[in-house]
Formats: sequence, structure tokens, C-alpha cells
Amino acid sequence: MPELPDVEIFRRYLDATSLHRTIDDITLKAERLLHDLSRKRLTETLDHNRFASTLRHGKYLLVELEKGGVWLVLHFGMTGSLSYYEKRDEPPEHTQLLLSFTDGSALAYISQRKFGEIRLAEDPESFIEKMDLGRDAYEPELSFAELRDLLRGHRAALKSALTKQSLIAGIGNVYGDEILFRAELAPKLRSDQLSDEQLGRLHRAIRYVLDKAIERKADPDEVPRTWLLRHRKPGAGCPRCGGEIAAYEVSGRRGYWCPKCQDET
DNA sequence: TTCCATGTTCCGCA
DNA sequence: TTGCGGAACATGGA
Repeated sequence: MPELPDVEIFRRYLDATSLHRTIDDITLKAERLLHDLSRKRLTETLDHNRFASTLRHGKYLLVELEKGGVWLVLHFGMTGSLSYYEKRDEPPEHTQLLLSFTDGSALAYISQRKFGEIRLAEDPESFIEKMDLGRDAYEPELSFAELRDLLRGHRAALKSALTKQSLIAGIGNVYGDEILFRAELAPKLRSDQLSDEQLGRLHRAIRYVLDKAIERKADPDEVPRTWLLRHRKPGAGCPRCGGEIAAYEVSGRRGYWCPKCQDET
């Protein structure tokens, strides 16, 4: 599930549970999550340090550390999440990084499929630049004109443009489909051929869908029944027109749409 | 048993 | 050179 709304919920969760606690034990299980970082450097950086603040950009969660002028960066891949718990309990299944605090509580980074990333960054700005991330999709400042300019420079299918992290950061397969459904635009439309009217619908849909998903804690069972998310299988009834939801494929990725509701031109 | 899954990266081709 | 599509990655559930 970890797209922008999920990561925003993780960020708020970390804020509510784990700030300003002293880390005194670091247990790393899956070394492959570290990429270009060594286990030693991660441990030395976190040991007896504390989380000071958090920030999210796209699907990345950045956590500022009190000492060292460094940020811990987490990406959740396809199956990652966070869980804070009292240490007398067993760590959750598939815990890949366990940070224990001096008061006996702990924060677990969980990832079943180990597709996530654990990194260190000097500061958010240079990290965003280094990773070539586009504007965060949830920023209220992402204007209509800016969105139009971004999409006009892209010739591929709208769906692939919308989920391209170097263009706009944070939208993935599921919420990409949801935004297109809301905006009544076909996923295979070419992103440089939208009218201003269509772009306006898309711009409003991005804001609406992300806002509402966050409000519902990014819980798929809590989003409105009128959303496509609740009907992601071929042949399901479209909650808007009653027609049939269909599967499609763009860039090797399967998605869902309503051919009756969503403009193909 | 086979297929599929919300993530990104990397390779080959136009 | 750049952008795009598809395979690969690890693991488990339907």
C-alpha cells in the first residue's frame, strides 16, 4: 500500500510515538535494504541519538536526527510499514529494522518483501535532488500551470506520467488509477494531449483523492464506496455508472478503469 | 500449482 | 541522446 497517503500516515505515526526518545539498540535483519549504506555507519549514526522531526517527500519518509546533522530516510517498497510497541512484546513478523529506546519501547520497520530502502541523507533538499524526485504531489502549491507544463513534456500514457516519480512524487499504481477515475480520464490518453479542461479535472482530482485518502488513514476499507479502490477487479460494477470495470496494462503494470466513465480522447 | 501483487532499477531498443 | 517498455528483484496469498 505504501503510496503517498500511506507514507503520510506513517510519518504522523512516527511523530506521535517515537520523537525525542533515545535509541539504545539497533537490530538490522535485511542488509539488502541498505543499498549504499554500511551496517556500521547506520548503527553508529543511530546509537544514542534521537528523532527530532519528520518530513515526507513523495513516498519517502525523512527523519531528522538530533545529533550529527543527518536524516534517516525510509522507503517502504510494496509491503513496508511501521509499528511502535512495548518491548516486552515480540517484534512483529518481518521486522527488518528494530530501533529500541531506553524506556523499553521500540519502533519496528516491517517489510515482508524487502523492496524498501533505508538510507542516510545530509539534508532533505540534497536528497530530493540526488534521487531526482519531482514536486510532491500533495503540496498545495502544485499549481494548475505547473502540472500542465510537467505533463505537456511527456509523450507517454497519462498513467505512466502521473506515476513517474521524477515528474510528480508520491502517486503509485492504485492512487494513480483512483485519480484518473475521479478526473474521468482514460489511463492511455497521451499526457501531452490533454485539454485545459481535462487538466483542470486532473489537478482537482489529485488534491481531492490524496486529501481524502489521508483523512481516512489510507485504509482501503475506509475510503468511500464510490471509489474505484473498492472495486479493483475485472467485471466489478462501476460505482459511478454501473458499467463494468476493466483491467488494462501500461508499462507492464496492471491497472483498472471504467471505459464508460473515463474519456478516451 | 501458478499467477499476481501497492515498490524501483536497469537493460535494450527505437 | 533520450524516453519508453518490459524484466528483474523477494516473498507470500489467492
